[in-house]
Amino acid sequence: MNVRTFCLGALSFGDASGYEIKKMAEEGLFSHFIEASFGSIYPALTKMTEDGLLTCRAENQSGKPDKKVYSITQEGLAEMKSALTIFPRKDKFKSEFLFIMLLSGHLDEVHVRKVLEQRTNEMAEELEQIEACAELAKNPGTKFVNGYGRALFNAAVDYLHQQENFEPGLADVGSDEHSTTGWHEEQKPQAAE
Amino acid sequence: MNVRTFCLGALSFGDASGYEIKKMAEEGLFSHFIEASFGSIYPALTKMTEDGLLTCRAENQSGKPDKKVYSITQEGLAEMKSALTIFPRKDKFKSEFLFIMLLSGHLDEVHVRKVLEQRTNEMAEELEQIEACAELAKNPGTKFVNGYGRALFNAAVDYLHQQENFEPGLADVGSDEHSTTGWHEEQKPQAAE
DNA sequence: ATTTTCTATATCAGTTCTATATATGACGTT
DNA sequence: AACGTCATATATAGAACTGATATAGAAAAT
Repeated sequence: MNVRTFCLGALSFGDASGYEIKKMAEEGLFSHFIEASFGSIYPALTKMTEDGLLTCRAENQSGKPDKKVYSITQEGLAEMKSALTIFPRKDKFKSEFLFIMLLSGHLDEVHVRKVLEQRTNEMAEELEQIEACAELAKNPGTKFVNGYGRALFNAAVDYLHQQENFEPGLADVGSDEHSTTGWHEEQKPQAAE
Repeated sequence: MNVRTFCLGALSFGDASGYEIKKMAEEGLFSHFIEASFGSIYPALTKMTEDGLLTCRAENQSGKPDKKVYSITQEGLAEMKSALTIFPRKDKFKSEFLFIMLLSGHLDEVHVRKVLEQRTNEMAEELEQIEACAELAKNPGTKFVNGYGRALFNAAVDYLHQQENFEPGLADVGSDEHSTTGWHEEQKPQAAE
């Protein structure tokens, strides 16, 4: 799924400007599984307007730059439906936090503990934000994704609280330093061939 | 965090080729929160070898292309530590699946149900894969991330099972079609000004 | 009074992804 | 026996996207 489809989906909920679409990706009901930057949103909106998938009207605002409000057309709705009638690929989850925790044995213990504590607080806050959105989810689709978010963030916060006393370290007693990954053990280079 | 840091981290567990690093990002203990493609890994390894962060030896393999096995140097380890001694930014989670579910009211009901069913099965399989890795996690870091993965995937699979009978629809009875997003309600365009 | 934050659009360099090309061995299958 | 497909292994071009920056006035905070 690309930025075009995201913008079409966002506009299917109602007219919006590029700035507002960006905010939808940052806050609100589906901020937790969408990413998009101005650098991709603005060109996409311009291109799609040229292609007839959107219409654009400039709303004059005294002082501020004109707000360009986009509406989705019938062609846009059709394109959106066709782009979403697929079997979705695997979710993409990238976590700097988990990478730091993974390699915490190489890092300063005090820093790791601070990172863990901060992340626990951040996640708890985000969970609250999602829960605050729950009542705004009124149709089956929005309810589903809000419920999914609550379930996942709840699990994450629970786990982080359980790990409050985490202690980094390179390996368990009696373990070889280089046998802790579990990756493709069967393919590990044999010493002699 | 960029591909460079990912490669350094991967190589801190032991020597590997570009192909093997890619597999670490696809399978194994930390496949669930790392993404990286050949198109970024190979150039990164070449560049870092030039920069003295890695060393490279070519392993001749009859028939197959030579395997370039990389080792991390002291400089590489230092760069890794400095790159990881930060406060991590927000996790990035992108889900085509949730976007389809969000807009399921616009889509074919039969298709949506198939998507939901397939995803439930896929997630259950992935959970099993993570659980199978659990015993291979031997140091605090790997245990932490494996536990986190299990907690999250467990929650996701539970939620998906609860939603087996999901029925897509555009809005609840009595709801205005355009009032279901909950985004910036306070800024919604006033009809007249 | 001054700084910061928010609204709002826009662009660009750098980064990363997707898809493809190459080459070979192993394995199944028609 | 020929064929397709899968796994190993490296590499790259082009598309897509991000992150940072620029501009500029209003509002809020200090």
